[in-house]
Amino acid sequence: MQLAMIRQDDQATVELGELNDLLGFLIRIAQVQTFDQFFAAFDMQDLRPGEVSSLLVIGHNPCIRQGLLAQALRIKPAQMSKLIRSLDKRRLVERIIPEDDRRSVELRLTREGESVLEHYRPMLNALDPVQRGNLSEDEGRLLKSLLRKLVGLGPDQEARKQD
Amino acid sequence: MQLAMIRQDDQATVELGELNDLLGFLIRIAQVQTFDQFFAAFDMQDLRPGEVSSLLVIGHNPCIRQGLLAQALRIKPAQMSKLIRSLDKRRLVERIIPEDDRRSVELRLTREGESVLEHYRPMLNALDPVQRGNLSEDEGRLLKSLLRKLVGLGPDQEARKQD
DNA sequence: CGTAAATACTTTCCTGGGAAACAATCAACA
DNA sequence: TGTTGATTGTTTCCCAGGAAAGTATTTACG
Repeated sequence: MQLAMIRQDDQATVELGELNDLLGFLIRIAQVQTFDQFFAAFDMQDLRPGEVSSLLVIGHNPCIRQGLLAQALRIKPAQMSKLIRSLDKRRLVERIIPEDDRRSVELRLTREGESVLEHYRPMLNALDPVQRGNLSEDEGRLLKSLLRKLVGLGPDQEARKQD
Repeated sequence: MQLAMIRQDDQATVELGELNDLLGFLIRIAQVQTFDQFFAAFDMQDLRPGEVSSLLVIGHNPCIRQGLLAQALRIKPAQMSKLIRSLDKRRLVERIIPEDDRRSVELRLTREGESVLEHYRPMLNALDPVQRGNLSEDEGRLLKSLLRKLVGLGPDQEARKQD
């Protein structure tokens, strides 16, 4: 059944041409694969990738402003608004309107938000290509480092740990 | 104006925590960045990334079946159906129903499809991180190679050139 | 103070992409 | 040959995510 679907792959030597060397293409493929793995591993009917990242960052930055969170995660404000509303409805985050600027929204994890996060946090490791055996440890480190450099995040985060 | 929007970034040392080391996150960031660059560079009101890749692969594999193309590009059949219909409407590809299996659809570039492709092909290089100065030449090669390995594409395509 | 501009978020609307149901054709086999 | 099941693509419906307009609050300035 699965095999049958792939059977058309028999004679299927598709020549990808320059796509093979086009970073945008490779990243897209990696993206869909990562996405699939996320849903397969988490089997989350309730928590999506963007929500997990948001919880993580809120956990590391209590009282972070919603807009700043959106900016850090490259999620558009409109989208973040819905996302946070959803997390709020499920009592995973708390929306605080500070007195000194009542336009803004500060975010904190609720107790339950923290425990949900702690519950799922170990699973994140299972998504690592090194854990999955797709890359060696060195290759994994290198790949991440190159991606960080590509997108302009500090090459190694080790240098600025200050808490 | 642009600067004003980023101004909240002033004190904005957001601690990303383990996201910094989570491949899925890095890939997503890279993905949106690449996407933005694509639209900025091509300024295409008419040709989207998936369409460009499809044209490229059809060019390299004349008479490729639609389903196989979808599989190679990790595009869902339903989506590919619309995409090809759109390219067909614009006379960039030709849909051929072969006599020996009239369920399937074989794809070829039209004359115009070829010329459009030739017109845009050089632009693809401008998207390369090496061209953009984000990565050194070695880093670019390495990054692509690691991504290919990650997603299970032949590490180097050089080995199986046979045309 | 009072008005205008900027900021922070939200709402509405629209489009792209996915899942599931569908249609057409082909293969297998009695 | 006729019927069943598999394969190939398409259509319909739905949802996530983006753009643009809207709301509320704050700041600037006369």
